[in-house]
Amino acid sequence: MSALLSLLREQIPHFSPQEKRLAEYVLEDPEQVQWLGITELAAACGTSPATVTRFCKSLRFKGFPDFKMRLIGELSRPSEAGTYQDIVAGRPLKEIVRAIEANHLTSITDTTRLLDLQVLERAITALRSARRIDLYGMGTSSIVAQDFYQKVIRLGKSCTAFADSHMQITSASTLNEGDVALAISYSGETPETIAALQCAKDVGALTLSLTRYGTSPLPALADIPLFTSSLEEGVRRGPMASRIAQLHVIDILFTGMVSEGFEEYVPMLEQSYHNVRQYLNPSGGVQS
Amino acid sequence: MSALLSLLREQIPHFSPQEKRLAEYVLEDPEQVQWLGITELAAACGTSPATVTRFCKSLRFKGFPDFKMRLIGELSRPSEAGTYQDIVAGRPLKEIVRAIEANHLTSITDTTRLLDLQVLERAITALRSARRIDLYGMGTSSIVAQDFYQKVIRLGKSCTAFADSHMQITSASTLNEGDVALAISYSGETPETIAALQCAKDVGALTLSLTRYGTSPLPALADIPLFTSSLEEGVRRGPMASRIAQLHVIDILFTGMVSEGFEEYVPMLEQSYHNVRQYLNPSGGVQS
DNA sequence: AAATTTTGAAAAATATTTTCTTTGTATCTC
DNA sequence: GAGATACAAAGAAAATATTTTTCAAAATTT
Repeated sequence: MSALLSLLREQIPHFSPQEKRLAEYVLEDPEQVQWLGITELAAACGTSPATVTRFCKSLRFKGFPDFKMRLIGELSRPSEAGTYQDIVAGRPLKEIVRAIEANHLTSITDTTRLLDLQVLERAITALRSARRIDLYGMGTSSIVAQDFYQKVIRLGKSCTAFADSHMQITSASTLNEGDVALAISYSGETPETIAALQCAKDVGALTLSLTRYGTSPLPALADIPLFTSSLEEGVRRGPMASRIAQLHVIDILFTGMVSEGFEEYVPMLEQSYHNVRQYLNPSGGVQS
Repeated sequence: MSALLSLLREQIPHFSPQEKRLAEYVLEDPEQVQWLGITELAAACGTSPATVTRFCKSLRFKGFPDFKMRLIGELSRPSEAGTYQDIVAGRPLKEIVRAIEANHLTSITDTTRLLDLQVLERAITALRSARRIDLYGMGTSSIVAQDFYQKVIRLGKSCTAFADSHMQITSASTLNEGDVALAISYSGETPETIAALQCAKDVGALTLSLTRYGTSPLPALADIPLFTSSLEEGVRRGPMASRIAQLHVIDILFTGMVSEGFEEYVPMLEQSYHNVRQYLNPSGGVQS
């Protein structure tokens, strides 16, 4: 099942009656939709065009044509690749390897396709010009925050990435205008992370979020919402593909920052790299 | 090259001057077209909307929207993993995104190809039957260790993943036979990580390593050496693809462990997932 | 009962296609 | 070879189709 259709199915419980009918109609026969205009689709679902546009917008598409475009994009893909594989009991190792590879590859390509370059550009500029960057995230998202932290620090930029949710809020409350807070959460619903970002917003910091695609509290709170693809993965069994997708976005943000400020940043990166080994191991060569 | 783009290129000789400009523009940057309306595309090619519709019709499409739809359909095939791309100064964001995507995809496919299923199987069995698991790694590899730690803990298995190299050795020295130590380092040459694994080996623990493919001190020390693909990446500027590859292997190890011990482990995973939200947020629903 | 959300009808805005006209080129006639 | 005719190419603008927004009514919740 494609990422978009999974999203649709997942979100059904959150939809209003008419939106639910739309989602069900699309899930029933997605191929069909590409031949329909907004008016025809509305008629087929016994609703109005207005509802269809709103439906598309609520899914964060630019409008009905954008929705249709993405849907076609996903449908016209060969079925095997790009389909999330669940991992179940006692399968041969070879199959597990293949399934995980497929999931990670799908996660990366889907996430890339979802990226909005304009929004990304804004995020990069914001991060680059931030006086200080705060990172929030719990569990696996905390790992991703740590990763970004390690990168940003090497640029000589103030940054925090506390694992402790109390410390995250404590840190958030010391932000000012000109500072940036980035909250990471796959679901976009982690209460601790929302609290920290809300606090950052209240004290006047610019807020960014990195969540799965769709509507959830975190992106609603963010000035600049960023998204990863929303896979139907067994989150309970460990969010693996989603974490890869988050790191993918992090890498793009970081590389974007470095690329924009190349002259300034690259010497710092090289320097930090050399200093680690030089100070730790004055005699030996350079390692990592 | 997709069928539509090939068609376009083939037909160029038969096109009128303005049509040729259109075809060349589309061939130049097909991705771009999806964001343009007929008027914008016409303007971009210095021609009129009327010419664009005629152009589409002459290619036997129903009109411009139909043309765009087919084009998008063909373009959204999964991106291909290719060769490693270096990321340099001031390149447009779009190219950065494409380069990072390519690197991550390559990293995953190459690493998968390098995996030796027999060795992997041994590693999984060792980890599963380990009384305790110690993880070592510095810098980015420490992040990967943390990630594995978070996963293993949920299986109810003893595990440590200290970031501090002194603590890693301290922990290593308390291992016994029947315990497993996994050392992670992209280069395989990080002195602190080598030291910790050496200590673990000396006290009788089974030693595993996860490094880039090739010969280096760490895999030489390991009873079971695991490898990621070895990319020519600017490690100084941040090991991004290599960390993705490491996580990829970690995911395979973890999933392998869970799959082998499905009956035992899955209830624990489910339980830990539910408990997090149940105890933190007794009233509300389940989130992550 | 008041406030909020959901919804559709209709108006407005936007996008695409068609019509009509101009322009330039090739072909024909004397 | 000059001029007339035919025809293809291309754009301006009108016509059409499509999508989005606005606004008011209905349903739902507080």
